[in-house]
Order: sequence, then structure tokens, then C-alpha cells
Amino acid sequence: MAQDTRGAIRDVAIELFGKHGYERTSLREIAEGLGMTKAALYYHYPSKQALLLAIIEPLIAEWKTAADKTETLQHTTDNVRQVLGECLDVLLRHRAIAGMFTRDAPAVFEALGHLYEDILGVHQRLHTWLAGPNPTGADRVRAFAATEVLGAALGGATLDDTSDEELRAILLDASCAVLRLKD
Amino acid sequence: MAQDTRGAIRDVAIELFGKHGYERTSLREIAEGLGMTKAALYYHYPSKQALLLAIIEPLIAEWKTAADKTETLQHTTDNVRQVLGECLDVLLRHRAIAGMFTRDAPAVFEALGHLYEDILGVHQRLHTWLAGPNPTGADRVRAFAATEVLGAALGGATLDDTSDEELRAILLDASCAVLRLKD
DNA sequence: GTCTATAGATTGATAGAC
DNA sequence: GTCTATCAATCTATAGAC
Repeated sequence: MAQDTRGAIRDVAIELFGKHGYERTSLREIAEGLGMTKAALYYHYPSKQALLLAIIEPLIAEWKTAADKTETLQHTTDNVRQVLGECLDVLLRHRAIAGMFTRDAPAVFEALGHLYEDILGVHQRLHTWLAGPNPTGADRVRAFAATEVLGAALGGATLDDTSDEELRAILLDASCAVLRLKD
Repeated sequence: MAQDTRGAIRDVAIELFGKHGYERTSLREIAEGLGMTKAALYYHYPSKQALLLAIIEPLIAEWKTAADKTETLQHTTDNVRQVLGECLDVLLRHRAIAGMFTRDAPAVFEALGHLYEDILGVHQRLHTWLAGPNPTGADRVRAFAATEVLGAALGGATLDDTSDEELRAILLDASCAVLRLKD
């Protein structure tokens, strides 16, 4: 309990960033949520941006792992389902953080720094693979739309009476439908 | 030229908000982009939030108009396609602004003020209608995912070599596929 | 309608004691 | 590791001259 101050800060920050957004949340508020002083936070994180980055990093890493499986997989119906499923699992596992990614995009992109191009590349390779071999322009649009469908998993209160397993199954089917995969 | 200062401010604000986000864009920067002083902006808009609201309002109004057609339409394949198509047209017409909606959500929601519940209701009615009569939980998730697909129209650089008409056709089909509509 | 000047508040961050 | 105190910067917004 004593030694996970870093983790506690992270948790409170995730909650507040998620509720009011990154820019609208001050370090003072985070500190108050922990019963500490602003200055104490700086012992654990060198800056507000570094705190944001520490929050985001696990999601980035897992997303990259899931997406980069495409490097060794052929573009078959089963493999596409598998890759999409793993990406979806990552989003569901880090739901709160993934939400920040879309709802606080400007701050997140700046915090990423040089990692930004990495992520862009991961996304690009994923989309290219999903579009299949010799893709048309339409195929590439559908590949992009298919990943947007996965993002529906972050859709907040609308989906509260659906279990994660059901959500996963429905969105995976929907994503495949966008790609026009036969079952 | 002289009398559309209000519009000119709006345009520069849209550009800068879109590029760096609402919170990271100061009124000073907007003023500099226009060759004016910060103080002059306040003659045309009473606050930064009011400026944001003025930017967003047309999109809100058109989205509401498009979505509320469901009130008088039966849930048939043709009608669903028509409604989704009109919603998509609104997004394409206000692409830059709609992007702010997702990428600066916290600021936008606060700026909406009492309008927030209105918009929420519009969305809810649209989703309920899209889910069809006597919907299952899965139908409601698919309805939500179908509108997320429309949001792919805002997907930036990835889709730059696709014309708006083609984009519209592809995403409309994709959205219908998510809803499992037969053609 | 636009300017200069400034108020008033808040923020991220640091210094240094304990 | 946490605190008090404080700095420097920046921002939104206002007052009042022109």
C-alpha cells in the first residue's frame, strides 16, 4: 500500500482525465483526490505530460503487439477475425484509457512525442493488411471503417446493459461485415 | 469584406481548433491569425465558449434535422438508408467541425450547456429507431456501431485519395451491413 | 470596431525544509 | 516522500481611449 503511490496517482488521474478531460484537469485536483499536495506528485512523475504518457503506454504497447501479428499472418477470413478480435480485446481491457485517446486527441498526440510516428505506422500497417492483397480504394476505406467499428466498444452509457462478451461478439461480426468477409 | 469579421473569426478559429485543439488554442493566437488584437474578438463574441458554440451550432441544427426525420418514417430498408445517408451528408458537409466534436469532446460538451441533453435525446431517438421495432440488445449495439461507421468519414489523411461521393457510397453500404439490412 | 493596458485567476513547475 | 512557499508564464476577460 505504501509503495504504490505511483499507481494510485495513475488511477486517480485516469478517473479525472476521463471525466473532465486532460486539459481541464489540474494537478491540484489530482493531488486533492489523493489527499496529497501538488508538489508531491512531482516526486513520482516529472511532468503532467509524463503522467499522461505513463497512463497511455500500456495500451499503446498491447495495441502494437496485437496489430503487428499481421506481419506473420496471411489474409484469410479466420486470421482477419483473429486479429480484429485481439485488437478489440485490447480496447475492452483498457476501455477508460482508450476513451481518452479519442476524446483528448490533441493532448495525447503531443504527449506521445516521437512515439507518434510509431503508432501511425502501426495503424497504417494494420489498415493495409486488413484491406487485403491488391486492394482497391474502396477496400482501404472499408478497412478503416472496420477499425472504427471496434471503437464502438468505448461507447459509454449506451451499451451499459450489454456484457463484454456479447459486445465483443457483436462488434467482431459487425467489423467483419464491413469488410465483407464471408463467415 | 468589411462586415464579415464575425465569419472570419469563425473560420480562423475552426482552423486552429482543428489543428491544435480547443484548449491549446488561445484567443491571442486566433487574433494574430487575423491581424487583430485579442480584445477586438470580444466585440464579436462575448467569450471563448460562445465562439465555440457558434462554430458548433450549425452542425447540431442540421444533425437534429436529419435525425429527427425518423419521427415520421417507418423502419424500412429504404428509409434506413435514407436517414443514414442524410446524417452522413451532414458530417461530410461539416467535416472540420464534426472532427472537433470527437477530438475535443470535453470542451464541446461543456460549451453546449443546456443543449447537451437535447443532443443526447436526438442521438438516443436515432439509435432507437435504427435498432428497429422490438429490438434485442444486440440490435441496439449494432445501431450504435452503424453510426460509428458514419464517423469514419472524418478519418483524416487516410482517406484523402477518395472522393466524397465514393466515400459516401462505401460508408453507407458499410453502415447498412452492420445493421444487417438486405439490399 | 479596434486599440492599449491591465486586472484577476490559475496553472505547471521548482526550491528547500523536514 | 511529502510539505510550504513561491515563481514565472499564460490565459480569459474587462476598462476605457480613440
